[in-house]
Amino acid sequence: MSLSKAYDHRGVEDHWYKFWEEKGYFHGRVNPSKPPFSIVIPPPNVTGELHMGHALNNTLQDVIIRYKRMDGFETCWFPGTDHAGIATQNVVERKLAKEGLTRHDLGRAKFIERVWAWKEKYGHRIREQLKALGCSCDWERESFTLDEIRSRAVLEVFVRLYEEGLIYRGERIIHWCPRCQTALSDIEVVYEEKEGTLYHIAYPLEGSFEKIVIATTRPETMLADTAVAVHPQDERYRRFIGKTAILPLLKRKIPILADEAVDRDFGSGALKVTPAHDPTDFEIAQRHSLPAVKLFNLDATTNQNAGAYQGLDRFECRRRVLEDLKRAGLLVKEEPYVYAIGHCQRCQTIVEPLISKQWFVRMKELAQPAIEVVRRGEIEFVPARWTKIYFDWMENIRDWCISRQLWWGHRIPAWHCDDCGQITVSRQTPPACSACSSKNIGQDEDVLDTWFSSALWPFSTMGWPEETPELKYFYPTSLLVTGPDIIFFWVARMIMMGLHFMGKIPFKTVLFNPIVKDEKGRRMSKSLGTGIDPLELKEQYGMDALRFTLAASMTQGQDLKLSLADVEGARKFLNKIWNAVRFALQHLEGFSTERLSFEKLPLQLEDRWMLSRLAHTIETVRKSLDSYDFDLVANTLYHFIWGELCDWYLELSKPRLAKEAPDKKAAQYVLYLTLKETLKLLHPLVPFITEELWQKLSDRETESVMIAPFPRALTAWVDEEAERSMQILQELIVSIRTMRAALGVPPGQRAKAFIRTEDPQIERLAQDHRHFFQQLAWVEELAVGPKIERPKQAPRKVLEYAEIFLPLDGLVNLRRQRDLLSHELKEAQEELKKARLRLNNTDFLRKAPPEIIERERARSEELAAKIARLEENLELLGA
RNA sequence: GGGCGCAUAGCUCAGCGGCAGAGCGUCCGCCUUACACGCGGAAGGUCCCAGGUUCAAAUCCUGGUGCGCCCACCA
Repeated sequence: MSLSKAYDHRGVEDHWYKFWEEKGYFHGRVNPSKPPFSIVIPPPNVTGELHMGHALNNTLQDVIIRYKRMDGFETCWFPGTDHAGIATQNVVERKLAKEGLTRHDLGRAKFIERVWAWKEKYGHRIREQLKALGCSCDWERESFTLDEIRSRAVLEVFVRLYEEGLIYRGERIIHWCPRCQTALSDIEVVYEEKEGTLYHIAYPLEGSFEKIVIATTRPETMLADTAVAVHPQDERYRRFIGKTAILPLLKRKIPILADEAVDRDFGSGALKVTPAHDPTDFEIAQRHSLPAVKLFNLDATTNQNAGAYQGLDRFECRRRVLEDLKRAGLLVKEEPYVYAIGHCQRCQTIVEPLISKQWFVRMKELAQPAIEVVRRGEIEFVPARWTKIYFDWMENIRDWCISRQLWWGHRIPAWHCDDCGQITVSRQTPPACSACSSKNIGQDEDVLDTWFSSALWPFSTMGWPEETPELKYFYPTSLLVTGPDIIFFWVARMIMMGLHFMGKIPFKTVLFNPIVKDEKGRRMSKSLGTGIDPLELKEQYGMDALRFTLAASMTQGQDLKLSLADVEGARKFLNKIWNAVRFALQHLEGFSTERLSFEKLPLQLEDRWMLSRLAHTIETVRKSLDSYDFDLVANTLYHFIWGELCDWYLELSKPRLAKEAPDKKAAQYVLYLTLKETLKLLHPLVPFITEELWQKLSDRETESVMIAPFPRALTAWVDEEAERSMQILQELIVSIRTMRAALGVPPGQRAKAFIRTEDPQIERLAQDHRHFFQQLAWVEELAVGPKIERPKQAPRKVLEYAEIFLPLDGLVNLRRQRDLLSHELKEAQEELKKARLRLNNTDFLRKAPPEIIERERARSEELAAKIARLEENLELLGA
């Protein structure tokens, strides 16, 4: 079968994906005869299309799972998508807004219908994109966080946690997004530093001309103050404690009290207490039984408690309050001040802390065992430094606000009684109130935080709470690949929930993939216009090229900067592979490995070298895959294929393959074996081209490379002696090429070469492989030996163990030759000096390991020999 | 305020105690019949700075500088 001159990925990739799918290779079965290896996908949000971050994340998962599948594991990659409550509701609302509608115009049921329609469209698109990426997901096991099975798991978990007292409903300060109109959890708030102002406001005292000055960045919230607090030990304010202040503008009377929470060194040292809109103040208020006055409506406009300032936007309210305070002479100081302000993660609106009745999960007890499993190493984080981030958060964990005032999500399974106010939490809709049996009950309007269902993903995907065979076999999963940005949102919560409900860790290893940036290091984002669509690259370069580039660029602990030049380079590499196989196939006509074993074949040095290099490559690739060093996997294969197989072995085997030589079979055998093993090694990284090429092999061992056994290095292939010999020959050949290039002798123009060496082994090596020089250095006549006369004028090169002369009299520039040799002489002398210094150092001789000392000795001997040769040659040149 | 990461060739990055590496880019020369998506060759580095540990430091320690990220209820 002959191949086209260049590889064209178009058509190839989708074809083989379909082939694999039809063969059922992706399906993981419960198969006790094999060890399991399972992954659950980080379910992409159904908000839209996949971006480069997804491409990286899923490529890495696919590389590992393909490797494990080939390596004898029963693999299963559970795919699926996330309903992404707030994010998806937002995109659909935005779409509605273009039609001039709000979700309220549609009503809850109709709106949910619209979101489902959206989900169908994008869920499907995401599946197609994952397929385009080559992901070998088990599509028979696709999940959605809001589908029936996953909803049942959510229900079960909620009810159990409630019954265990780990879920409660309470009035607390929460973060409120005035635009999304919902409560948020602490980690959904993104803080940004902002240059603002610290306002100092004087509060008059009742029955006195004195004033107490407080400092605040949010003057408008003074309208909801219910106290002023000072530190109990603050001498400046001791006499104010117990007095009453008159709240400016509203003229309300509020107490001045003492509380340890006040920082004496901040601002004026006196704190205005706004229990309804500040967490610290809320706690102070609880300690002192202060009332909480709410100032804001849910859209962050002021309510009736604002008096004359009612009905204003919060920032307009601030402006007016400041104006009036200034007019009243109570704004005593304004100083520039930088502070962090919270924004809604999903819409960037400034969040409002406010007091609200919400559902919470008590986290401390859940967190403790989850800290321990990571501490004990039962779960391993890669890179390990992320454990610190995890511990810091887990050790200071706060209760998780899980209720959201949204429509898209898991409805909270709690029913409120209109008559007695009792809450009934139940797996099914209760017929009546559990306390008073009233039929006037209604389900809680709120839905759960989308991460609540994500936290159950490792077991909900396997059918929990049913006791499925999948759970028994595939849980815990083997590996989780995700971004470090969701350690708290997702990873931590999965560990807690997995331990609590399964009694087992959800995964053994967590691999954190880097954030993908563009060439200039900017975050890839659609809104910045810096995003690159993976599918566009698939079209242009092929998905294999993208996958290879992503893997090669992925180093642990660094952001990944994706460069199109690198993708182009990967594409050329694929073309190189293509052509290597094309070359081989041209020379393997009718070749079969049957009845051939390499022990019986007349293997040449280059054959033994090639197999030895193959063995080392297999070792390195395996080791690197096991340690998730994807860059090493890619770069090792790149160098092996291009720099060793193609540049040396293929070139050397050409004459042997061209005619009926006695050692032709050996060359064919090694070539075939090496390529076949290499295709297998490459397959996890670049599945499509390797399958395309595998299918061209005449006696492939399996019907698909995807199910071929992953290579294992045979110890019989390892041949250190062959490697050493080849290394010397390579050095000699490169030296001749360098000399030729320096002299401007065009490659292809034949030339004579002399190699003078006193080392009989080297002499023998060069003698026996003179055809190497002919083939790779275009040498037509080679003389080797200890007695080779040094030509006076010829260009020369001095190595540690040999001298090389090119008798090309006409081309010699004597002066240049001298300069070259003197330069090398100087360098060698300096190095020898350093080596001798070390060897004369008694501390070095006493303390350094013997092999280092030995290496230093050998090196200094070689240098001495080289120096002697250089000097003799220089003398000859008349220096 | 606390923590983490990074600084190595023009660019992007490996290397993390024992002769400074790769890819891309640049320069020179080649259509050598697998591949010009290619072949051969070359140039290019105070390994951020200052101390220290060590027989030996790009690599370990301390401090500094510069970038980037995360966390934090001093309002």
